[in-house]
Amino acid sequence: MREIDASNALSDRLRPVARTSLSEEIIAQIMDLIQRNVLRPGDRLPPERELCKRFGVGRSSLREALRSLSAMGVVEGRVGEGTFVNDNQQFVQKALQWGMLLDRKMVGDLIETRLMLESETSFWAAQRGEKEDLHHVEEALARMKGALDDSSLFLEADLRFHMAVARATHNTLLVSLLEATRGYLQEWIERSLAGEERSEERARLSLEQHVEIVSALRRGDGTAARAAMVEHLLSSSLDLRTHFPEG
Amino acid sequence: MREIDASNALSDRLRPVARTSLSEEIIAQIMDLIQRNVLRPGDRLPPERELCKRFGVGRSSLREALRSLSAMGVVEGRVGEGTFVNDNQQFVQKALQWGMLLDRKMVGDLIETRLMLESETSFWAAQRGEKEDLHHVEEALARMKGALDDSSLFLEADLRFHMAVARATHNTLLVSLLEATRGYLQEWIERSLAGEERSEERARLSLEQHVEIVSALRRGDGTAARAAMVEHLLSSSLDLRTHFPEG
DNA sequence: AATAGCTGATGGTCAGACCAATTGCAAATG
DNA sequence: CATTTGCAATTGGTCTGACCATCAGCTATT
Repeated sequence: MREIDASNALSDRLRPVARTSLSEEIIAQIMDLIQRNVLRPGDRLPPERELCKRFGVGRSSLREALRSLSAMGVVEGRVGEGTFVNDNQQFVQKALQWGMLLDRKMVGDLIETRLMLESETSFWAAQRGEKEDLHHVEEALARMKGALDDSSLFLEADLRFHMAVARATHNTLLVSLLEATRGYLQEWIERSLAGEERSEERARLSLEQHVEIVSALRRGDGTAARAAMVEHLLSSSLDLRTHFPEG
Repeated sequence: MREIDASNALSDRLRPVARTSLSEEIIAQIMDLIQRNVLRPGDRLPPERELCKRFGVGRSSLREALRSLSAMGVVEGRVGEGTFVNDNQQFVQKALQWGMLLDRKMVGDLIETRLMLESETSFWAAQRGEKEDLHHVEEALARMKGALDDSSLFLEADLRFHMAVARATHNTLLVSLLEATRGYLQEWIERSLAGEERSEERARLSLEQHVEIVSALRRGDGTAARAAMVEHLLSSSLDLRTHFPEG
């Protein structure tokens, strides 16, 4: 009888059979329903006890599936009401959130990565941004202009601006990455720049740079948009760097 | 009796109390143990029945927690053996995987994002790469050199090269993003370039470009490394683009 | 008409049972 | 003695039925 040896060429083709557990299967099915838009955000799933019958599984298996989906933010259970499909599928954010629980260093990595991305972001926003996207960017710019004397409000508008630019790329992942970082940073930035001298002066400079970006975006000039964004990022990160605890 | 009005300033301070469920609590605790390195990758958790006693919860709650961790790739259960902490915390990969199940468009976004990142990646690899990191990169280069006549082997070495560069940045997130995309793309790339004319010629060109990158990395010249990488990416993506189904 | 209280539905949790895969040891085998 | 076979314990996977807490909607009270 021929033995199957580990070094046999055949063994490379013997993939471990997919012993998918019941809950994994249920997860996949529900995911599929959401992806095919049969289940829409906000929809209520049938009660657990009924889903059990429909899937033909016990309640434990079903609940383990729903729990996993809930932990990933796909779905949300409310006692006495039911289980609902979450409105915003903040997958990447959730994952990065968990990841940062697991590995503190990831915060720094995320910030760094965002800086890498944001310049390219504005390039693609210029190439791809629709009229409506650009409108949102300009709206944010207007907010900034009207908040030159209120540091907190100005920073909020600033955040809106960058998020609007990201959305203009029509790249979901970029938006997610940006949202994930900015959320963490925003509060810290605000604290750092609050009660600063020359905060209005800084705001004016920042506004000028943003005007430049918008101008490039409006012309659809990706290269110029990128350049303007890089200049802005460099100057603002210099500002912030003076507040870093170390390094 | 004073009513609490929604527009009252007080209401802003009334945060909804965190009604964290048992399994969420368990998840947090286990995550914490992993982060504090009390639980190391490869370690085996105590049996479920014992964890129940230790946490003072029923088995369902415990299992819902373990299932969630398993779905996120933090932990892996093997029947008859136990539950183990996963070696590679492939958080981001898992998340993106799920995300792509949910939203097909994400695949494209991921590819695009990777292209944005990889040039910057080589910049930071040059700045930060340790001797050992560089060694791995050169190892991959040697493999490529030895596989000029085997398209499949060459592409595998190529993948190794880029992953090694990513790792040299010491930025976990970058590595994760790269791994997540390349895994999906690799098979397709291989199929596309297999049975091509001039495949060895293309390999030679690719090799030259990689040599250029390594040379810049060795000099610690980030700017040159980025330039070399951009050139490589542009030329190779041109090659691939001719094989795209559309656009 | 407004309120208080009841009732049923629903997610959250528990306990106990059985199954299937795996391991390790002991017995059987050569 | 070395090898194989087979049994028993362990462990994750699943099912069932039960109870609790919470919420929505209806009903009865005021």
